Amino acid sequence: MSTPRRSARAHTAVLDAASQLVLEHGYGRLTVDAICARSGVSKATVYRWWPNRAAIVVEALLESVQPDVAYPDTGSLREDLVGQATALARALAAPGLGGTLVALLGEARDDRDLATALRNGWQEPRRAAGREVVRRAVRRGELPADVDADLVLDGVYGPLYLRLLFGHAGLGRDEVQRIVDQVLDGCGGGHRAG
Amino acid sequence: MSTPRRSARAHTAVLDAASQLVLEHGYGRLTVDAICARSGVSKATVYRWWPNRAAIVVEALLESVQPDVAYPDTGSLREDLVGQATALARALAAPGLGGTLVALLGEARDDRDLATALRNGWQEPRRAAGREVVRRAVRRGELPADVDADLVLDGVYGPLYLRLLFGHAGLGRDEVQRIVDQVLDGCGGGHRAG
Amino acid sequence: MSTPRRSARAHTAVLDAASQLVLEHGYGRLTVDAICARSGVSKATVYRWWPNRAAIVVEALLESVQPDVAYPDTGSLREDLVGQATALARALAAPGLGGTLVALLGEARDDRDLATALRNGWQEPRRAAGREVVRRAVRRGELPADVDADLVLDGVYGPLYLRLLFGHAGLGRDEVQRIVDQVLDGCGGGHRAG
Amino acid sequence: MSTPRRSARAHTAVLDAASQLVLEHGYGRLTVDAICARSGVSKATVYRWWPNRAAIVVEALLESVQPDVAYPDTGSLREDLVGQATALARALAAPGLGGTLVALLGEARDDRDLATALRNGWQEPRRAAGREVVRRAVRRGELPADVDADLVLDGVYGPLYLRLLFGHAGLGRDEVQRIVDQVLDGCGGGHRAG
DNA sequence: GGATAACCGAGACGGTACGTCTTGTCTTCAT
DNA sequence: ATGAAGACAAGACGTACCGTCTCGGTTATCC
Repeated sequence: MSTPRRSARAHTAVLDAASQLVLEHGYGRLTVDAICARSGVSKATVYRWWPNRAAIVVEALLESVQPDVAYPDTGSLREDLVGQATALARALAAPGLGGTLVALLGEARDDRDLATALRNGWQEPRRAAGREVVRRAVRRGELPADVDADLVLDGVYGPLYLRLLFGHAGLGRDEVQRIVDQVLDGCGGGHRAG
Repeated sequence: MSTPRRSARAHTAVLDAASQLVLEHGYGRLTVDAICARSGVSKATVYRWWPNRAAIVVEALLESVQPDVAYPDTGSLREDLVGQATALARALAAPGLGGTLVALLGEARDDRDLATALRNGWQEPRRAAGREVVRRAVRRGELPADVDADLVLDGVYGPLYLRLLFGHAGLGRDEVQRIVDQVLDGCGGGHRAG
Repeated sequence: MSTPRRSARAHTAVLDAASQLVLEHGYGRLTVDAICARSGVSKATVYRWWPNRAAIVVEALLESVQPDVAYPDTGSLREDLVGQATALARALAAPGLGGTLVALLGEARDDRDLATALRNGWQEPRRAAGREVVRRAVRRGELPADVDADLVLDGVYGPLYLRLLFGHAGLGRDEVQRIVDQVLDGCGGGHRAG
Repeated sequence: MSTPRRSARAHTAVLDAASQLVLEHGYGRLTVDAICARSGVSKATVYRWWPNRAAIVVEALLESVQPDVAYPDTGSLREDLVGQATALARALAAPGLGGTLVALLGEARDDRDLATALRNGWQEPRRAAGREVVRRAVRRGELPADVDADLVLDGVYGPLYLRLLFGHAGLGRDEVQRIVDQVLDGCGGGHRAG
């Protein structure tokens, strides 16, 4: 019962190559063969550790983006939300990430593992952090105790992803602010109370 | 200037076949060859009229779904929004549509024509109808005159699409109601005023 | 029920490329990919018309070698046999053919179609011609009427192939003559009787 | 000068596994990995002692078949030859051996070591024994003193291998007898003299 | 109402990526 | 310091789908 001793070199080379290639040509034009060529890792090895192209990309994506979407703790719910959501919007607007994420979400409809990876690896950590932010605000009295944190978060991030999907409106700090204001007003935490 | 004498038979046969095949196997497993086989239309003909698989599917999708997402006119903004959004949520939750739409949105990142088709053919008509509903509500005094209709609509549909994407929460009538309530409270049209 | 209209260009390009590559690198190093690259024909097309590498090579081989192994008609059985067998020996000793044939015969053990192709396409035509030569000799009185033509032919070609297989002896005109002499002496058609 | 302390266990396990697998699936489907799996010997060890698949198989083949093709000494050349050749024909007709041998001979065109191994390990011992048999016959006066032993042997074994290669005729005792008769008649040792 | 295009179906084609397989080398770990 | 386990690079395999193309055959206008 020996743990497979996967080669760290090959592993990171694949993820790096995938990240680069997605940036250069977009997810749609990403090819496992190209990843192999760029990384110097053989196809057999790639397929030993990942079931398909999407799995490689989620792993690369989660690894690279994880750190830089932490919530600030400004003492004001409004500021916290606007800060994080603006950072997220900026990240998603960058050439590689937004498009890749949407494409992955599209594929995830036919790929249960991918869907799980995205929910657990991308969505859930952010959401957990968001719930904590909301809880802090409740403790500070900015929101009523019976507020539904998930509804608040959906209210903020929903419009953000919607605009990412259809691209029908911008996502600068101003737009994000107005979204957050509308949500906070709607759930009893009007920003004037900040 | 000769009008292309596009064969109506071939045209609808292709769209029908595409719809069926998407329902049966999902968009991801849809193949132009399969569409040809099912419809009895040749590849040459298919490619004469559509540039690629996605274009066929958007057309089939827009044609089939267009009618059944009209807004009711109940005299109450809240009722109108809840009614339409619930219907939309139900449609998107059905096996074929939701997945297909997300997949198409994913591909649209690399396909400007597809993106345009989705925005103009799917998003914009619904949004125009939605703006009209909001305008009616303003006329009735349910909302302040300076309300930003698009922000309201993003507030309602954003969470809906977000849950479609990640599947982290349900989309029954109750959930939709709570979403709509939060938005209306947030933009000065509290539902108590309904 | 339309006959598949295979492209003559692609067909001959594949056979030519296969012949060249076998000559250059030997059958053992022959690759379908290389045939495709050399011929400019796609893999799909190659596999549409041939089940595997061996089938391509037999066809190329049969087509190219067929003509130049006809029997002479010298009026003497001994001369006819020596002439043809020497020509065959020379052909088999050439870089490509002998090795390829042996390799194909090896693979034919696991490939019934290949075995049939070799028997019907290579062995049988030669053998039929050989039987005719023997029959002529019987008519001329060089051999008794009850001679077993196949046994005679095996007696001539058996040693020839054996030396091809193990390479333990040469196959010049002299060696072939001595083989033929021994066979004819053995079957009642001693060459002194010629 | 350190004697490689070749593990007897590993060595015989590999040869046994190779023999079994050839019998079960044929040489064409034999895999080094399968030999390792079956024998419990690691690939590193296998490749330490044999350069490739063919080398393993020749060794296994030579070891297993060597004993049972000895020449009888009946006092009659004809009987000796018919006896040995019939035994050989039976051995070659068995599922594993004939096919394997032909396949190896095919590969030997590209593998000088393999060719040498087959000639020295398979062909030459048999031929040496055969020459001795012929020499005995000369001593007994069954054949003229100037007979070419190799030509006689090629006359007997040539047709045998030819039929093995193309499978165009049977190889029972009767057929072998007629082959031997023809050869002996042809080289001055008519079987009536037996 | 016969000519003449554009259309149609069928399906072969070059191309490209897929995911699998086997080879022979190299590394790691346990003995 | 040997050998089993097995990861690795290389690269061929045979399959699938794409989008283009060439075929004949069939409409369906326009003279």
